[in-house]
Amino acid sequence: MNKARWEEILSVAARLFREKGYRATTMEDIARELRVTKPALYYYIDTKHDLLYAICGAAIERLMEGAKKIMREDGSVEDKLRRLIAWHVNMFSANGDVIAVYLADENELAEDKRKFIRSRSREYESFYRELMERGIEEGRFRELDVPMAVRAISGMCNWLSVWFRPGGKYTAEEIAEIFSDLFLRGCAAAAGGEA
Amino acid sequence: MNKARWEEILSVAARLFREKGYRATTMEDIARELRVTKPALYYYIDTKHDLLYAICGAAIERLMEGAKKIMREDGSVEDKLRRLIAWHVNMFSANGDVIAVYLADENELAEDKRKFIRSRSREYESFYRELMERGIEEGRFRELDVPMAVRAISGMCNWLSVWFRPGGKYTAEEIAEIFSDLFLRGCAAAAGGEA
DNA sequence: ATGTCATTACCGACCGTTAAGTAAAATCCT
DNA sequence: AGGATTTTACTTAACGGTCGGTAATGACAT
Repeated sequence: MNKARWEEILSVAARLFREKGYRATTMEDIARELRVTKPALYYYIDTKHDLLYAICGAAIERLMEGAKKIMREDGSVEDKLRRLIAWHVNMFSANGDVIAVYLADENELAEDKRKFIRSRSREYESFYRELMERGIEEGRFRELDVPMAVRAISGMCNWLSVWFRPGGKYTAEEIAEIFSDLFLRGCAAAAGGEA
Repeated sequence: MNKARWEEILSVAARLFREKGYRATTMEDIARELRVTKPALYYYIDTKHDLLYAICGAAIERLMEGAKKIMREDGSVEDKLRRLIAWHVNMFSANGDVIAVYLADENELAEDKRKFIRSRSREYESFYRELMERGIEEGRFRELDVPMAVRAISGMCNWLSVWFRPGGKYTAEEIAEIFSDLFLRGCAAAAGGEA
């Protein structure tokens, strides 16, 4: 059990799954990239599906880990929301392949695995929900529809997997700030006068 | 060339592609759903890939058609933005399968077809960009980063393909209004006092 | 009798997976 | 220390199944 090798396989698989999709990527594609033959992969894994599950699992666990930490820290709801968004965006720049596969190919998982991953995803979204609810209670946020706001923010952030590439025009931090501002203040000019 | 039949095939294919993904859907799956045998499909189509292309093409064309019309109408940038978002959301409730496949499996298209579809997608996004730019010029929008705002709004709307199902808790119109409000005003309570 | 729409039967390619074997490194025994 | 044995990390070969697509053919409506 060579852990380094296992993680190498996982990261190559994640990259290829992302580029071509889970189904469209063959075991030989992965093997070729690792400069071994196809059956060599089966020394480390049991099935192709296990690879996908490991990737999706890694994605949501890493996502959760950071989010939990942020939720434990203190600060205003706005601050926490900003940090949560920043974390979300950062994950795409640090673990883009894994996250993209998790978002795009999670539905290729077997029933039970998919259910588990989805329940974790809901846990993750509950952090956003919690902050929104608290923000409204505290009178810092408008009385808006929380589930819809969560979907809006999730969409905004998850869509990063479609267009974001590290080393592009914007850093993750810049994107996070723009998104946070947009989500908190909207795009309309300040109602009562220029800022 | 029975056009009704062709469209029936397209809509069945779109539904299955959406449910299981393009690769995971077999021609026999589609045939079974249509209560014919697999070779019968080949009377109407040449390749499986053509089906995908037709679906992606239909998606972006329908999207474009409505958006173009809205851009030609008059009204404030806010109004037009609202209408554009409403149109976007409505497409998911009226053509969910087609749009979802277009968003999820467009990258399975052959190089040239994909390029074409992507150029059309950029055209579509340019409508959002145009409105944002005009809004800023007119002083109705804050001086924000336009490409990022477009990505934010695209993400918010396109993410509908992941969670939206017609007949759910919200109508397309309700969602559009919530999203528009969120995007224009943000979630923070009005800075200078309650609305 | 011609175009429409379907059938049965099949092919070739590919893909995930397994079987069996092997060179080299690590571990153990004395 | 050094030979024996086990483990690690692969290789080659091939199997079984699936899938996109085709050939050949037939029924049937106009």
